[in-house]
Amino acid sequence: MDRKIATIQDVARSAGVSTATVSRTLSKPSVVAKATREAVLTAVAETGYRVNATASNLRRQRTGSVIILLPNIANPFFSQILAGLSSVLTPAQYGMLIADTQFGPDPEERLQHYLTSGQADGLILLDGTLSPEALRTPARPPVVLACEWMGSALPSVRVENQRGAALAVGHLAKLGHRHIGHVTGPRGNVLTETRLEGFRSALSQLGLPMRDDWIIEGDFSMDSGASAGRAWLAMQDKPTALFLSSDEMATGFMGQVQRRGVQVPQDVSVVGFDNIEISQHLSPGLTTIRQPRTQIGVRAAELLLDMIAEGRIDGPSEVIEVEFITRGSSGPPPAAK
Amino acid sequence: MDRKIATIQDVARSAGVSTATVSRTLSKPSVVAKATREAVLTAVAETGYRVNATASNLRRQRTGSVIILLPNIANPFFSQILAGLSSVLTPAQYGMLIADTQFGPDPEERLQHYLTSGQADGLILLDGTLSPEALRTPARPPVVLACEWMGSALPSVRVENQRGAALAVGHLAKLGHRHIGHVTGPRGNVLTETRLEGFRSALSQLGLPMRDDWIIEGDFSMDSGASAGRAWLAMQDKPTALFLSSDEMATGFMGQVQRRGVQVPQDVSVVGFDNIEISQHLSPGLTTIRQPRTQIGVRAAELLLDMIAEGRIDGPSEVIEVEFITRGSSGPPPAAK
DNA sequence: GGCTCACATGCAAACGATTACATACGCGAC
DNA sequence: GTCGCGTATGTAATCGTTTGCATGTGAGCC
Repeated sequence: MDRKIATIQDVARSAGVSTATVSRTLSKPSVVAKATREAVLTAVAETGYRVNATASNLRRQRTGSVIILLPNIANPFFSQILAGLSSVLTPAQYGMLIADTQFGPDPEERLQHYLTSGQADGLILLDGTLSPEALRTPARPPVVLACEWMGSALPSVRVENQRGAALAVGHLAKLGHRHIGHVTGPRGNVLTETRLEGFRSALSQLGLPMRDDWIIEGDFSMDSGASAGRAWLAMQDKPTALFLSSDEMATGFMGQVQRRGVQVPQDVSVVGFDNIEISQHLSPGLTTIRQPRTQIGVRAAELLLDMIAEGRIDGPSEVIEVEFITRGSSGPPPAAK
Repeated sequence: MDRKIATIQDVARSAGVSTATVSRTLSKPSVVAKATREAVLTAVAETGYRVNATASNLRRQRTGSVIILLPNIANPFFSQILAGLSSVLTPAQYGMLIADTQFGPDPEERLQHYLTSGQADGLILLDGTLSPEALRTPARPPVVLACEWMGSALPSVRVENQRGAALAVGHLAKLGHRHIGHVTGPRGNVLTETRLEGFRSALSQLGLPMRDDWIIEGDFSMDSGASAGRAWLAMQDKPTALFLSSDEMATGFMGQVQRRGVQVPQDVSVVGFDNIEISQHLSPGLTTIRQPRTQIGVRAAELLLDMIAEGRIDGPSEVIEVEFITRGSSGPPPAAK
């Protein structure tokens, strides 16, 4: 009807009651008499009234949204976690405010900003490179870390990264490989270090050699996997199997060496980490460690909502299991060596 | 210092001025005397004051955020657009509220809700299956469509989908293919229909046969590409080349047929659409149509910000060019036919 | 009939900022 | 000395809800 949007005042006037009654009808219908309730609802329908979220939030001292701070929204790894988050937050009527640390200035500054700006009822942190120092802020909202984070006691959802790496090495060792290399993520990233550590300790436990020139630094991207492929091709003394710290790198690696005529797994075995969608569609399929990314998001969101509901800024942590998935990209080492 | 967060009142008291002066110091520093300004800034620093965005928004009748409505946040296609949006919105101090239509109930209802709830200063629509009917709401915020949308005059950012399909067909025809099939997206999706239409008209313009049993319905996913692969393998009379409406489907297709010993492009040529990251890392690399997804996001965000700034709910539309990229997955048809 | 009690509703004060308008001051011009 | 004007600041209304408290009404009980 109107050009302007109706306010609670308009509804109250139209229903012949006070704004308090309208508000109550909408939030706690049980306390208003049936006749009044119906009158109000009719008025709401007639005026096309919608509560103004900003005003409501101001009064209720909440915001109805949580901030997700992540390093790169275009990365499928994160977007799957986002999907998990969304599946919990949306039905709970929370908005997801996404902040990509790669745009805008100093990420630490951004984190600090969101913690103090009161723009959100909670924060989920997916960027493992930020320092936990910022979280010492007083009067901050609850935070859940959904990524490895060194020695932090904050509520978090973690994945068995170290065990995952050990599974990969164990699998290759069982197939008969004794020369196993590793392609890491970017140095400094906690995922990188944890998986590298898992790789190292598994090798030493199995009594296998750990050679520094078989450790190649990547950055989780397909491109860096392809670079690792070139590096491997150029090696004099090649490992017969590689464990790569992400499926994307494994994909890039396989593509690169296959284009140079190398056969997987006859000439080299490849194991990834993540089980991204493409892993099963490659030829051969990629042997990998599945980490349930959607699940990570779901649990992180649930943890955060619990904390918000209880008004606490601490809470439990949770570890999510990984699962080993065998596909065609791993096999026995080449006989001739 | 304090347990509670400081308000503008606290700052005013601490600086010995009124709240109006504090507010002015922060928003229009030029109108306050230098001495006062410094006193206020000191007080701000001491109290750790941050403006309460909710209160500010209520008063200023804005929200400082825009809503992005999309069908599936985990889809890399959308997350790349999101990255583009983020790169514009974040520096402009706008928050991105992401709403995934696959969660929660009726998507149309959701759209309607966001249009009227006043939770955002603008809306960007990435879901091509929603009906434009909902946009007839009075007093709604500006909207930009960042997807094809049938016959709508709303501000939008589109991609030359039809021309893209024509480029693919033209390329295959030039290589000598006369039997060309197509794997579509889900029926009803506008991208699907537009590309299919482009495919159809290109074939007829080149005088090539268009066979209904060579049109396979997919849903843009790798899985559906793999299904299409199985369907192709089972065909009596196979097309020698396929144009698939997404790179993901092309990836699934190639993986599937390769695992059954089919050689690409010797036995079948494959052309995709999108140029996702993996396309260049496959073996062989995937011939495809590049659509600059980041660019789509960037332009959509810019268009929306312009509209918000000018307080208009209409604005220009824009078409973004596609580019043909030749890689190894397409070649001449098999000689024996 | 007066008392209590429960229930339904209204009144009005928050929530924390922004901003139109009013006021105060100082200074130069007449 | 008064007037006028520009500059700097304060006062208070306002944005649209929510909610503690007060009020009103009628029923039930002694």
